[in-house]
Amino acid sequence: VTPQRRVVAEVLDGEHVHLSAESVHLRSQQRLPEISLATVYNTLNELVAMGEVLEVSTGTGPKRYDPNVREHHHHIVCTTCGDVRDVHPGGAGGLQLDDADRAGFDVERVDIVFRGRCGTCRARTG
Amino acid sequence: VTPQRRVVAEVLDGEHVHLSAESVHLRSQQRLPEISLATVYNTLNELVAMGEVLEVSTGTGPKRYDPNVREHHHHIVCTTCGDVRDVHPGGAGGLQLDDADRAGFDVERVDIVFRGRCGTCRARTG
DNA sequence: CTTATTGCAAACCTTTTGCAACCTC
DNA sequence: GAGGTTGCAAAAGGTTTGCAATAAG
Repeated sequence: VTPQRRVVAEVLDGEHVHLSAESVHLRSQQRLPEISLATVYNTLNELVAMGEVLEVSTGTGPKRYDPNVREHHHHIVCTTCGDVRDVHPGGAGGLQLDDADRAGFDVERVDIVFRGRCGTCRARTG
Repeated sequence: VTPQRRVVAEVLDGEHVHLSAESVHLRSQQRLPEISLATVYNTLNELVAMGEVLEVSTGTGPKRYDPNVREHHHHIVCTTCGDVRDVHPGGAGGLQLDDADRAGFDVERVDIVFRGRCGTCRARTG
């Protein structure tokens, strides 16, 4: 645990709107001016590998990093600015949002993505 | 409608596993050797803008292009090789896959992403 | 002294862009 | 020829990597 890692973890923690690596870098520099973007990326990747942080890809632009791994939730992404917020699964299998969660968004589509390893990749590496 | 555009559309059509721009380029070159990657990207973007093709981002690696815009469906992505296949919403709001759709995948997680414009962006540009 | 981590710069991959040559009408 | 389309090469993000210098145990 180095000052750099502590700062990155602190910056991320308690964020409601999820930050990009660059935003994390900017905020980290306010507390530790010499921290480099490479270190921010390295640390974010370690946090993701450790399961402490979730990577959220917006489809356009940089990935966002979500510190909320405790509560199961989903995301709403702005197709214009790329902002990402948490939403909580509601009725109808979580495909409906209540007004509070919609947070002023005009929802245009819902994508469900199942992730896992295909048979070929499982066979290859166990 | 140019030969290049026809070839890109043909290559994409009827694909069950969704192709990346590079794969589309490779296959297009088999029919039209001089076609450039830039033209493939331009054409894919036009098809997406026209609503003829869906962009699917895998979270890692290049985007995939899905020619099936008629039937509402979702996707299963291999976290190792990035392959994308279609799946059809089943029971429980589409969050459960039947065996045929699982296609040998070992499903590790399900992400739901709502997309739309946030209030701020809507206010800005109407 | 050994090992891990940092910062920098360069590389990387994917996608977009500028522009001159080229069709098509 | 006027306009849109192509191919090339260069640029533009976003992210990773090689490596020497540094900090930590």
